[in-house]
Amino acid sequence: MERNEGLKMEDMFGNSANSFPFQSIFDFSGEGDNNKFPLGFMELLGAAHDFTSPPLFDVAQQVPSPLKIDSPDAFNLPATPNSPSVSSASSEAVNDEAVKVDGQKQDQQKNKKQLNLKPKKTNQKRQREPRFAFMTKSEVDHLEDGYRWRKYGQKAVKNSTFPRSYYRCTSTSCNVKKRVERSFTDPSIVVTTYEGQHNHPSPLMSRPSHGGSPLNSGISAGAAFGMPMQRAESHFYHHHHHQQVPFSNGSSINAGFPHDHGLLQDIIPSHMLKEE
DNA sequence: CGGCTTTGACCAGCGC
DNA sequence: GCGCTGGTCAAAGCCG
Repeated sequence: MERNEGLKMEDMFGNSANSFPFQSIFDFSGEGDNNKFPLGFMELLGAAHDFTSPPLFDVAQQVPSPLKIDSPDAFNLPATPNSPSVSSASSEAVNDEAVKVDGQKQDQQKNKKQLNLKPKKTNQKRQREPRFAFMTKSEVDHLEDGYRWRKYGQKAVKNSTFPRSYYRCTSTSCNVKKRVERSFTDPSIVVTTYEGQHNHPSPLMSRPSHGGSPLNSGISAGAAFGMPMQRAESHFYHHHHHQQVPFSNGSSINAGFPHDHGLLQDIIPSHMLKEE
């Protein structure tokens, strides 16, 4: 049983050195490059390759209003969760380069890391793939997102009683990784962080299963993005809203949705929403 | 038997 | 320089 009910956006990276104004990133004021939203997102995940499919845009339609991207990092904007499951997202696009040469850098990292355990130090700092994270209210840690993932590690993280799990896309040439952890403040919320871009179609998209056409399953859309797509049909239209989620570090994220229809309240205590 | 998970160990980056 | 923490590897075990 997998159930996701709410989504919110949050900045999981508020502590990182690359924190940036989330408001600017998730400003859905409705003007600007409407197309950037879906495309940027797809690019981020590598979904934009050659397998763009209608469902992707179908998803975009779920979004109340187009994203306005004013940040330089905008292109990696995680758009809104295409699915009801996705409650919030935050992009940690550090730089364009990371996106352009993602694969190469990944390989470099690997080589630097344990492929040669010898203390060969290079001066290169660890380059990170553009990342984005979102929170999902779910009972299960590992959300179905249309791609196949293999768990390669689990670590207890500081300031959290819940371990963080590390997953890697099982596709051989795909370097996408994701981390999954439960919110320390609300154990019912799963925080998923994607890193990298898929360079292949979702395996599940090509499968005629999942009860129905991809257009309706929600999985299809999410799959393209590599985002968790739980089949939450009934909540589908309920979970994207403008929301600011306060974090433990005191920061908050502005999901940028024009209005809040109250779904947020399902996930976030009303008092939290008022705090701004 | 292949694929996946678990888990301890290792390494790099960062702050003090 | 040292310790802490996050991230990854890889051997071992599990499961279908």
